[in-house]
Amino acid sequence: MKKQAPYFEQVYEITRAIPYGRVSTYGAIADYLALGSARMVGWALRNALLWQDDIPAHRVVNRNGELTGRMHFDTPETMQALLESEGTRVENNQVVLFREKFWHPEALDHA
DNA sequence: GACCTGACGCCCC
DNA sequence: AGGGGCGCCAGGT
Repeated sequence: MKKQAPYFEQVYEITRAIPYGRVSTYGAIADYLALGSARMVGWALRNALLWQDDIPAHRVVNRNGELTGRMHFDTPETMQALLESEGTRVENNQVVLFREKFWHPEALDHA
């Protein structure tokens, strides 16, 4: 098992903090870290799937609430299945009531 | 140390 | 509504 790059670990930490039943976005995470870019968050999460199994990577979607990363799971339906198993409904490849489910990492500062 | 690659986001037709 | 261009920037070669 290879040692993870520091940047990846920071992304993992934020992702683990996403509450059950909520979702966040690539942009929000990149924003909060003030490091890297939205694009790199996705890259890091792909790594997370390969190396870690304790990261709720399915809770990260793009800014429209779309499951753009679903093809990186075991099967293209896995991401949606995981979300629905925790009460997050998905229709037409998009999180239903995305705006209400959205969680921004800055909530960590408040807490 | 240059070059390539990305689970994005934004702007422009 | 849909498609293309480009900035983004850490890590792996």
